[in-house]
Amino acid sequence: MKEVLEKLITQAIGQKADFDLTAPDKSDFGDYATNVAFVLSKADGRSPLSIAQELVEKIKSTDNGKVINKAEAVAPGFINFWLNPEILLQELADILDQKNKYGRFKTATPQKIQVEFVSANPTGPLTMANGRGGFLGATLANVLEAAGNKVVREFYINDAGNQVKLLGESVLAIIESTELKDEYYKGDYIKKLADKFKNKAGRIKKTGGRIVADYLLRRHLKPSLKNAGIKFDNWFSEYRNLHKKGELQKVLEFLEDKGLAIEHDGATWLKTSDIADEKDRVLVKSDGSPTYFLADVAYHYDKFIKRKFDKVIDIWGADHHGYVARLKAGAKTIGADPEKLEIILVQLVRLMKDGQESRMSKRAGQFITLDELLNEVGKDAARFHFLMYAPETHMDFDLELAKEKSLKNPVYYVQYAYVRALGVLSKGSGSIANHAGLKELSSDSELRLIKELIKWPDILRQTTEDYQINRLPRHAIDISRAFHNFYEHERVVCVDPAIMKARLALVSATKIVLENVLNILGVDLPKKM
RNA sequence: GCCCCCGUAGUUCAAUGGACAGAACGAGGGACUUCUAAUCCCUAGAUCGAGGUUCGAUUCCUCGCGGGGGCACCA
Repeated sequence: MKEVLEKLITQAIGQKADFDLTAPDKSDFGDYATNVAFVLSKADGRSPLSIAQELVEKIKSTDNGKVINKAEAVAPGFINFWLNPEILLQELADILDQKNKYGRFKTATPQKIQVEFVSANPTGPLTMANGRGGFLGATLANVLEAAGNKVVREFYINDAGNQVKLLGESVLAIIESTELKDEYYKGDYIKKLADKFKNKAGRIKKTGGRIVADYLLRRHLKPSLKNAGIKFDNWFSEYRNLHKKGELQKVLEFLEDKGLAIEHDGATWLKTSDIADEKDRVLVKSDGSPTYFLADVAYHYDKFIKRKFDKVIDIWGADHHGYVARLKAGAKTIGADPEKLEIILVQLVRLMKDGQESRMSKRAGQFITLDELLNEVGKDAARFHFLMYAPETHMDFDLELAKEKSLKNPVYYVQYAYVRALGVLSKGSGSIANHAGLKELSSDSELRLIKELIKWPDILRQTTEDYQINRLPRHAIDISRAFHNFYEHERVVCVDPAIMKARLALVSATKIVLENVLNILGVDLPKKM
């Protein structure tokens, strides 16, 4: 729809121009509006309004009433378009034809994209904040896939570093009743682990705590993620895929050959200062052990050079922002294009209790787990709630309040719209109008609903470009609102068979689009409520 | 000290530089003998401050104020 209008406008101005075409909130401003006259007036100095008036005439004559019902130049220079109802009905028929493919498309340049997310240290249960990044990553992957890209969803398992060692020591200290150091992990789950591993102290020591981390991953992290509806295509182990295979050493040698890794003060440093506005960073410490940074560079060598991803999206907590420039510089040293590495920072969730902030800390054993969140408010409500916020929002979250309000979560508004649609369809004998029969749809609430439904392809397309996932749940709410409004105003199952068939077609289209949106969000739609 | 993010109705959040700043919850009022009232309709209510750029600023720039996070041979 948008593309057709864009083409008409471009034809009228006879040149390429960077203008906007949007669907305004106010129906007074038409179904679509453009600022093209403002853009052109910058170049030739004429008043936007007169340019707009001229363009309207041109557009009207080329279109000749095919797509546009009415076009108007309005002060100070906007052009508003009202679509020909026939076009709306064609688009509606399109939904009914394409069904679950409606909105999906094949991008002109399909890419091999990796989305790496959650990647929490396997040193404790997943927290609510891990959930936020998880929901975002899972949904973003779905969006990119809907645009015809090949997507790999990956979890990076930090099972080789200091944190895992600390985990092992924390458990050992309880088993062997030795001193509990400040930096140790605490909390009930550590005690439970100590009980579980009480006869395996030797194994913990031998594996540097990895055996405990593996257990946590298998028995806690993976099931939690599954319950949250967060799926992964690949679990990448730092220990097995990098350390054990000697990949760290290989990347180090590669960098040394290029003269980018140098030794001084007993350590090996990566010369990022030559390549980016970054100071040199340590790859191998003076005690001979590799830094986490070296593992990360090797990991991205694997992503870009060995697996040849066209694009890599890493989703991190905002507390890692200082690491962004460093990793991009690191990526450059191994010959990867930093432009192809996209890092999305998700702000931390502020945990509130009785209006007061209550600090979360995994090490102190004080946090809300993803499991608690799922148990208390449910997968769909939790998922929908978190996805409604932009990643850069510092969201406040109060579990008690969330429990109390969970019944008012907008997800139920959307699900209820869906259930109502199913109810009507089951009473409507199944026969829906063909394209010609859709002409019966002409009331305000009917047209409003159609206009909302046909925005879906544009919204999905835009989201594949700017990753603003929070737009999706909001669109689901908009559709639901338009549907509830329609439902309250127009009787579907009624005496006039032509009207009934047309309205059943509209309800059917609503069902289809809601399914398509919520599938991408990973939120289930119930059959009844 | 330096770096990143945020500041919008009472509250939690929206708004690719566009027109009269939208929702939800909360507040007030109305609507069920008909497809599920977990709904619909109506009302009140907001851009932290000061400059700047622009035809136009919640959005971009500068400064200030307030909040969150980060500045290791930790991860």
